[in-house]
Amino acid sequence: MSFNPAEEIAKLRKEIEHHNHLYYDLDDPVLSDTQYDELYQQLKTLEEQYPQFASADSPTQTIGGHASATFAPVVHGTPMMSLDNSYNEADVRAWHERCAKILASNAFDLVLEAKIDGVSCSLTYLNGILTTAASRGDGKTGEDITANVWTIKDIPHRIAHAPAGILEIRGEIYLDKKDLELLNEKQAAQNQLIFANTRNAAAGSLRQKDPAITAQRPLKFFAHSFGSGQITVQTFSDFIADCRQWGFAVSPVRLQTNSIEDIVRFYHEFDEKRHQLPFDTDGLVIKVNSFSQQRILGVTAKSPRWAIAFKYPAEQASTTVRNVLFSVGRSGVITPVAQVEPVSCAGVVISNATLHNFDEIKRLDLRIGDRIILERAGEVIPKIIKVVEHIGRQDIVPPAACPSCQRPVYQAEGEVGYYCVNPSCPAQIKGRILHYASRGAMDIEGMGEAVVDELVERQFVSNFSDLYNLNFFHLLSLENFKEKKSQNLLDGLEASKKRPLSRLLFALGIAFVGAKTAEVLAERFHTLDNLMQASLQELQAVPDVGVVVSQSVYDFFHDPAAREQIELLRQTGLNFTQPEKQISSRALEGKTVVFTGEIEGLTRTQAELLVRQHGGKTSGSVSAKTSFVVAAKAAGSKLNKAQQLGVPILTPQEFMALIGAHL
DNA sequence: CCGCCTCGAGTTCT
DNA sequence: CTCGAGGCGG
Repeated sequence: MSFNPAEEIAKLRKEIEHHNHLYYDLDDPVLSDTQYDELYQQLKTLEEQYPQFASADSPTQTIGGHASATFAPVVHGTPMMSLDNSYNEADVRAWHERCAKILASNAFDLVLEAKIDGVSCSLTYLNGILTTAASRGDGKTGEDITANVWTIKDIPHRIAHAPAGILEIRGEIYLDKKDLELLNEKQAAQNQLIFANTRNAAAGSLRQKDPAITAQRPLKFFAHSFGSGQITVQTFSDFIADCRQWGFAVSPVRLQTNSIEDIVRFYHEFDEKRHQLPFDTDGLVIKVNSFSQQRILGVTAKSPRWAIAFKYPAEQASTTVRNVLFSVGRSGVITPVAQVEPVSCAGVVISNATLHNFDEIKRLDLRIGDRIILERAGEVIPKIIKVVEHIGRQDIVPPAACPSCQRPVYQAEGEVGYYCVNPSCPAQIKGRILHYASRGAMDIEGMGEAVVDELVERQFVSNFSDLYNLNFFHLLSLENFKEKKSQNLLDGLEASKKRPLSRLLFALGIAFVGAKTAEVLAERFHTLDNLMQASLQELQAVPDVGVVVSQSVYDFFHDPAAREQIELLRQTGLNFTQPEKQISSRALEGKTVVFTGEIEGLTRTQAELLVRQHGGKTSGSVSAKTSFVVAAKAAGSKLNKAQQLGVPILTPQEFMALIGAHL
């Protein structure tokens, strides 16, 4: 099919207009800000590429949607413009360079403020008395929301020492994060609409026909600019000082500098801190401080050239649940996974989100088709936070049959989980083989998910020992495999035969035996044969091994099928012994170390090995017993926990110095 | 028996 | 990374 730019542009315009309507008129946006911006950018790019299809009534040429009929229209004396958005350093640096070029200077003052996620509002004071409050609307005409704004405690009705005549203060009306939670609890109790975010809640609160309802919502206000009227000062920072005098709150986040480097640094530092603020911020606003310089830079049809929004990629996104599938893990556990309408969140496109179990579905009260909010904040794995709109009709029920082998599914007594109990279920075989080959286990290079899938489907492999019977010709018949790749995989398999016993024990996938327990067992029993002959009592004597774990290990090694596997593996020449632990020093004797973040030039596994070689222990979580935390770049929540508990925090360099090594 | 400390298991995307 | 649950000390 050929690409028709005119059609594509028309389609995008229609779509954007529809979303403008939802956003401005109905306070019920379906798209996240980022998604909307993406559509908008697509249209803008196309219109620039094909200027013959440009049009004065395109949404890129007008500012927003239409004013609603519920509130009286107010024409803004000076248009309320929106800001250009940037999501990366490069765009902000380009903006700064453009300003520098026009101003013929590299050192002009910039002021930086938090970009608060709320609703813009313009307040007109006549001789110090609040006479009109207007929403932005389409930028030229807004709505008269004076009666509602009158109820906001943050906004003075009267300003002492105000300049005579007109003073038009503009700012953001918003709701604190904790107030949104309280409000949503109340809304839920009354079976009312749940607000997806603080901005929607603020907008919804301002659109109430009855000001008494608005009065119950703890709305707040930050002043950030002005419209028409008498402003005597010459810089933005002086204007902000005046706002304070007049009794307005202003952004508590503030930086004045003539260096774009300071701005960029602040942007990255602030990303960590902004979540602790009581209100939602989706970025920063940077303005040229001097009004005379602002005038030189001027404005475009849509936004001032002397200001830019420096936004963070959204960490939450709103989308709909298309379907729910069931995945079968290596142990047979059946996990519901939501397929969602692809949505961009924290820099990646999310199309799947785990639901963990059926309790989670009940807790969320989720149905297929529902509009939901998902999050990827700080973490990697997408999580559905809540349902914002119950559009869905179709209930999500546990499957009667395993999606992989079609055998009936069982629910364990008193447990949440559902299981497929067929040991030859293809999904389980794939899971077991993939785990066996994984990095923490036998670490077989060249053996990824796609290869395992094909090996199992073509029935080349159904258990661990089959892997070692693969020959060159099996591998050559695999998709995308030629001599090179086949030989690499054979080499990978050969190398895996030499892994220590601890790795093999982990790879076997014994229930309750993870990497840690496998290592403890391997060090205590030295050989696989010793372990296989161990009694329940001997197993329980091992630290961290209790009734449940010992029984699981004992049962595994007394299962005839498992014993047969082990004999076959022995015949292929696999190593069944654990080498003596290499102790380089006792520098970390009795210490428990936790790593967080990415250490440059050292993998997590290598770092943990170093700790053990120096007589210490590692753990995955911080507690009062932790001796110290090694925090590198991009440290996560473990760092916060360490600070709370007063656990010492070391840099990677300090850690290396402690063991007499260097990076 | 309770609560803390850990570990095991599942899972996403580039 | 987070949740759920086993191990174990108090």
